Amino acid sequence: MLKLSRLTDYAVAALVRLSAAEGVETSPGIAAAIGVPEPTVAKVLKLLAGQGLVSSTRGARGGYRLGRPLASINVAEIITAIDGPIALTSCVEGATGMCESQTLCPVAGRWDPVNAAIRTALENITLADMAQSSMPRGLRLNEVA
Amino acid sequence: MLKLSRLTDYAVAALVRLSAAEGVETSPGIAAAIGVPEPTVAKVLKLLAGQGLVSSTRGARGGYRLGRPLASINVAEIITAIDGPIALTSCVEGATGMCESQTLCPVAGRWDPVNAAIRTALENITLADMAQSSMPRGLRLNEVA
DNA sequence: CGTAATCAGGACCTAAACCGTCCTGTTAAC
DNA sequence: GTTAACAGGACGGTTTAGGTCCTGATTACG
Repeated sequence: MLKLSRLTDYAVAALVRLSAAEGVETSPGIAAAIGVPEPTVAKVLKLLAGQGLVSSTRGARGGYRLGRPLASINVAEIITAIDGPIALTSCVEGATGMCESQTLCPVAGRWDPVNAAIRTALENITLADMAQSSMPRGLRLNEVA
Repeated sequence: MLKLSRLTDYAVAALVRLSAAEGVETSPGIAAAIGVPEPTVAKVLKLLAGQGLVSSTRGARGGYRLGRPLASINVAEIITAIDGPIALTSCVEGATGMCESQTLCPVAGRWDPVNAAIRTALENITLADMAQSSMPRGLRLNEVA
């Protein structure tokens, strides 16, 4: 259904929350703030830390801190951090031998332009755009398209 | 993983095939042409027919015919026909009572601009664009973005 | 008029992916 | 030394999509 994973949703919530906190916040603290079970939030934060979107401090009184300002984080980065590279995974996945009927299949690498288009669209939306709940939809669209 | 369903892939293959056939072609015929099991192809074609992307003729010597030229069919239409409306289905799905912590959850309708951006990106790619296997990638991208 | 071919529409089952949890190890403050 | 927190991986339950099949309706052809 072209859906993104729920974890990505949590990631956005966590990042926005971290931005509001303006400092170090622990995983349990964030979990309580956004209303999501702690282990799940921890998992998301680990993934985000792996991509440098948040920086972590270990030990007591440690926690997570926003790696960059919201305006410089785009949606594509978050999705990539959580779900892996953005690709519509039809035949393109490098599945060896999966498509032995390549002579028949006329859809060889044809989704590539679609993938690219989606990627650029997502790269042009920053977390700062999503953070404003007022959401001036029509206006923002023209920036993207 | 932001992936689209495999059925959508089949749909594109079937439509391109129908365009090449330039006339009526049966469901088994298309299945053989694109190398996909017949029942699955039949399912896809029914979905496409429901949205008017292909027109069907029943009875013996019947079959499917392309509803419109490839250039006037965009990717968003196909995805919508197969997978339903394009929406990243986080909280937005109208799930009543699913998000009882709305006061906490700061991700209310925030994915809407993202959905819209993806939708417009997909609407700007036609099947004719996908049909050319040469795929001048960088050029086409600028048309979209 | 009957038979065969084809689409229409739904029900069903299997399989895979995701979500969420837990466990163990490492680091740093008190 | 103890406690609080992140790091990283492994595991099971649930959901969703993919694929198949069956029955009915429609039309060409003999």
